Amino acid sequence: MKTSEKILLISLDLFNRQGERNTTSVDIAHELDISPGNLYYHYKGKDDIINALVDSYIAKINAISQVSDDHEDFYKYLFYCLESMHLFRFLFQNIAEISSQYPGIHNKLQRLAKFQRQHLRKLLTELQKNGTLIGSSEDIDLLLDIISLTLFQSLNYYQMQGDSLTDPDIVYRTLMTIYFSLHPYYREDSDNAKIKQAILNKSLVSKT
Amino acid sequence: MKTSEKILLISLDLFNRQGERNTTSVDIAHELDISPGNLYYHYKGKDDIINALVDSYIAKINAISQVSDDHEDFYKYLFYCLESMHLFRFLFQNIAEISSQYPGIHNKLQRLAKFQRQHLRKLLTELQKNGTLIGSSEDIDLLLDIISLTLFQSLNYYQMQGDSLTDPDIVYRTLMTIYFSLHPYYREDSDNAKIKQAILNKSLVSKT
DNA sequence: GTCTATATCGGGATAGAC
DNA sequence: GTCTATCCCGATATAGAC
Repeated sequence: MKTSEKILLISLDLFNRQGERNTTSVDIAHELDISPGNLYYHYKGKDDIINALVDSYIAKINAISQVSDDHEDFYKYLFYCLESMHLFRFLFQNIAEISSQYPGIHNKLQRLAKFQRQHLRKLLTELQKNGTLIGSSEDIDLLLDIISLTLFQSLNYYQMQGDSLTDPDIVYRTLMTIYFSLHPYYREDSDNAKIKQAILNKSLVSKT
Repeated sequence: MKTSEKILLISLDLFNRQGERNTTSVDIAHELDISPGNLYYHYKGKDDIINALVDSYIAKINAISQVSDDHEDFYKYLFYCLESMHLFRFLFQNIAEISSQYPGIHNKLQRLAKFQRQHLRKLLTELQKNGTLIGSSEDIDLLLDIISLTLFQSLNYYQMQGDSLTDPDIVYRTLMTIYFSLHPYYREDSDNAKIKQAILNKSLVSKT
């Protein structure tokens, strides 16, 4: 593997483990057993590394937004988003200060979040139209708010409570919360029980 | 007003406006038109200031947890909590990194959050017992999760979206979200419409 | 209590040899 | 591509005069 790729992987790991703020360029170089000078040969600095990571995250999210729109896909979309957000969780833990420190990132991530929200609205509206969900379009809007909030902030919330974030299965906990929010709006004869079971079994998507 | 108090007020304002990370001791001194040396006479350093602010926040939350438990008090409690959290919002914007930088704060805030959660559970259970809310105790647990998540993370979420946090009325937006989460669980003849109207009118508590 | 001046320290960044 | 050595700068913190 090329050094420049290794730098990204190790940086991501360190940022997630100890926070971006507490991770210096020297830390990264040391963890990789290379010299700081070498690191600066590959990336102009920490901001360069972070920008590369952000671009990689954005590419991931964009890639998984190519789904059709049946019911299961709604949760699959959430699952894949959460999986990626978990992988890049350092970005969301202190997005405010990262944004102010590294200009340009804020807008990128904000645009992406807006896009994700719109995608979710599309999926929700589809579920409403085909009768899986019952509710006015105002209800859908408010549901969308709660779902977005849960999607983007649940990892922070778990961390605030002191829960470990190392296990990627934590995303199922978020999915369960979202399922519960939607629960009152499912039509009686919908297939929501199947979804609930898949979440509980952590078998929403086949593990690779 | 004593200098030591002025330091706390200005620090809080700067932390909220530009982030704790981007605010140096010199910034604080400069904003107050005092010398950095003077600032260090009153506080050993930034960590000392932040600890004082945290203690002040904790005292505020503890003070407002002395309420009885009728329905309105549930939202009033949320309102006062949100108001305080808005006042000290810098603490929640990057709680992870602040915690790792200033040891001791993490545990304090975590304990407090746990206490707030328990208080909410008590209020919710009361509403369930007196029939205002319908739902199993499992439902109450899951509702509590969503409400806590919304309570502690909504400000972050708004900021991520790029919404301004300067207007304290933003807490009503959070209250509306929480109301909507509870909405399906209200008994038909409960007084929830009154609450909804109070939130919409931003008249839940009389302004002082 | 408050100031000025200064010491210290750590992270970011570069130059130049290999 | 990688290393060593070094510079630079900004933030923290202290000393001592007023």
